[in-house]
This record gives sequence, C-alpha cells and structure tokens, in this order.
Amino acid sequence: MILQNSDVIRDIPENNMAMAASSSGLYLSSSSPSGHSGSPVEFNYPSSQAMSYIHRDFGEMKYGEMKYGEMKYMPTQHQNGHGHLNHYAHNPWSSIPSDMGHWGNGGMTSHLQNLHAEMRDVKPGLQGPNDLTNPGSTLHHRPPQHMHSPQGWHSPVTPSHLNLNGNGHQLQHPGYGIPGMNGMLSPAHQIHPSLRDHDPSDLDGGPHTPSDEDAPSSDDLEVFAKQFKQRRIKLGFTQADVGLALGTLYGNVFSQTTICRFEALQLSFKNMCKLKPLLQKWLEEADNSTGSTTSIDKIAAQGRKRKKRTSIEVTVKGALESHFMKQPKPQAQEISQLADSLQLEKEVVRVWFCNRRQKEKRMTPANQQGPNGEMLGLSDSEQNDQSPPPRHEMNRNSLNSDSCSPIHNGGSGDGVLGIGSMGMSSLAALSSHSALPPSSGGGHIVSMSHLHSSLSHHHYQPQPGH
DNA sequence: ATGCATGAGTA
DNA sequence: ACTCATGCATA
Repeated sequence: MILQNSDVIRDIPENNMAMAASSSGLYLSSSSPSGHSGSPVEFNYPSSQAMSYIHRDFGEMKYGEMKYGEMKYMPTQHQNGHGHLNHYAHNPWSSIPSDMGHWGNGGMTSHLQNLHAEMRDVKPGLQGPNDLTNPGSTLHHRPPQHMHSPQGWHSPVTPSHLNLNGNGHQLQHPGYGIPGMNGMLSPAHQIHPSLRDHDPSDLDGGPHTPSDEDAPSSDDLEVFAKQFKQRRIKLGFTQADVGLALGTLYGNVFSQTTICRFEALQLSFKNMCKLKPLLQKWLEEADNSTGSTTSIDKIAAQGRKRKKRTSIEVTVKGALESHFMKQPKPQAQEISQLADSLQLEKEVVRVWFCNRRQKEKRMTPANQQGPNGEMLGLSDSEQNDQSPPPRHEMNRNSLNSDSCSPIHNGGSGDGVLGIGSMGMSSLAALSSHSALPPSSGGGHIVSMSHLHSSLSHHHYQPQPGH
C-alpha cells in the first residue's frame, strides 16, 4: 500500500512558502481530503480562493472515476488554438521524421525549433499580487551568495506568451529577445564576455554549422548541454534562475526541473532542440548583460490543484516493474487488476506506466530498428513480451509509429552495455546514472546519459502515512 | 535529481 | 487512452 503524506502544511516547500504567504494560498490550505476515504491517496487542494478554476469537461478524462474531475481546473487562459506542427515523430530520440535521415543535420530543424514554442502548459503558480515588493526577489538571477530560488512571484505574466497576438511570434523565434525586457541580471560578479557560446558543431563536417538555428545533432546537444551547465554555474545562476529568465526573455518560463533535464539530456530529442536555442540565447544575454538590466518578471501564477504525490512502496514498485517488463502497455483491465492487487488507485497505476514508458524512452532505446529504419518490433501496443533488450544510452527508442531513425544502428554497438537481459528495473535505475561511454564512436546515437554523476538515490522509502 | 502528476494534442 | 512536454513536490 501506499503511503501518502497527508498533512498538507508540511509539504509546502520552502520556496513556496513565501508565495503562499504573500499571495493567495498555494497548495495548502484547505486540505480537506476528498471524501473518498477508502483510497489511500489524499489530496490537498488549494484553497479555492484566488484561483479561478474552470471545470472542464474532461471528455477524455474518464479514468476510472471522475473523482478528480471536480477538482480539476483549467487554467483560465489556456488557449491553444494554435496549430503547431509537430507532426513528425513525437519523440525524436526515438523517432525522427522520415525526412531526416538522422539527427545530425536532418532537415528537421526548422520544424523542431519552431514548434510551438508557446507552450501549452500554462505555468501555474499562484498569482501573486503584483506588488510583491520584494526587490531582492525580483531579480531572477542572484549571485550565488544568497540564493535560493524562489519561484513564482512577481507580476503575473500575462498570458501573453500564450497567445500573443501582436507578438506571438516571439515565442516562436527565440532567436531574439524581447526588446523591452531583458531578463538578464548580472550576477554580482560579472562575467566576462568570453563566455559566448559556440557550438562545436562539427560533426560531420556538414555544410552548415548547426548550432543555433539548425537542427542540432545529438552530439551538438550533448556538448551544448555540458557547456551550458558549466557556464551557467560559472555565472552563478541556478537552474531555476535560468528557467525564470527564459520567461523574461521569451515569455516561456521553465522550471528548474526542465533546465535540469536539459542539462542532463533527459528530454526528448525534439524537446532538446526546442530548448537549445532559448538557452543559447540566454547564455548570450548573460554574457552581454553583465551589467544590469532589469528584469521584468513575469510569471503567471495560478494555482494548480495537484493531487498529492503518491508514494509507492518499494515492494509495490518492484511489482510494477515486473509487470512493466512483461507488459509495458497494460490494458485498462490489467491496470485495474494490478491496481487492485497492489492496492493502488487505478489512476496511479496508469500514470505510473505512462511515466515508466516515458522514462524508458529517455534512457533506453528499447528497440532498435534495423539499419534501414524499420522499426523492429513494436509498434506500439504490442511489444509485450519480455523486455526488449535494453540498451542504455538513452535515446531513441522507437516506439512511435514513425520512428525510424537510422541512427543507431545496430552495428556499432553504441556503447551498449551488456545488459542484455537483465531486468530492466534495476538496469533502468542504473542507467540513469550510468556513466556510459560518451558518444561511442560508431553509432552516434545520443549517448548522453552519463552526465550525471550522482547516484544518490534509487529508491526512497515510503512515508509512513497510514 | 527525479518520482508522480497534469493537460494539450493525437490516434 | 496514449504520448509528450512540463512541473510540483520530494529524496
């Protein structure tokens, strides 16, 4: 069974504390656990005050029950009318548009970069009173000295970046920042201009230098990510700072999580491509603006009613892993059964599988496709049996219909470890921290994963919640 | 740094 | 109902 943290209050992270206090409550407050006492999961919904939620009709959310239905909210501004095109493969790591032979310099670039930069996800948060007069906090970037990155505050961003009519383009063209605002504040200690980015794009000696606008190759991304992180640190910015700065510069705010994942190459190829230009631009700005600029903060905040995070016990997790190996994509019924046997909510189990699949895609190329690009095995719903030979190097897996990237091939063994048939669960865990040989020569798959070195966690203990 | 979660978009 | 991008909350 799962344990949950039931007490709402204690969960509030420090960074949110401030916000919570000043602005309308964030996540705490009414912690009334929903009525369903049976379920182990408890929710703490934010006080409705201050937030404007709209009930949506969840046409799709027909999970087992609509228990959350009433609690869900919809960002007031969520308009995605835009049509963005990401028609091609969804997960580039695994699948690449057929037109692009390989990431290297496929023609995907243009598409990738521009794809809806406008983010569909409205950044939540709370909407703080505009007057957060906390000057210090206003700055996005703080020198390392006193930093702890608060998040959410400042003037709400107008949903401008969402549908800016007038300048909506900006979002899409990260290439330039918004004139009026400059998100960079130089850290106390300035940086020297030498930081300018450059991109070692080199590979392949292609005709052009990829870098900013072109489709970066996996190697480019890998290199860039490392350099980015390095500079970012030298500049004294935290991942959170960068995320906020991006919001200032481009209207798209990103969380510390996203920046972290970018640096660790834990995003999909497409996503990496989308963010790279933004981060690159940020780096440039950072260099230039060594002096000072005011930043305008924008961050809209709205609250998001979030279900309390369920903590799954290790044993249960093990069971889930086992099932995952056998059947990564269980049907609703199976999910129900499993949920039942594990005493978890069905929704929790469903989400677990979704996340697990997503995770695997990043880290394991589940299946490789033949040199030709034809996917082997799995179209999507089938690959059930047994664990696909895990390879680690995160990348491309191809499960999507499109797939195909010729990348990797089988031949060169990209650094595959001999994991062969080991259980994924353990492998997966390991792989994430693995130190894989960096780009192995042959295939150039993205061999990224070795970046992080911490092997700190691996499993956490469930909390004694109930 | 990462587990669990949300939601837009898609099939 | 899934994928994918993203993030809160947490280890």
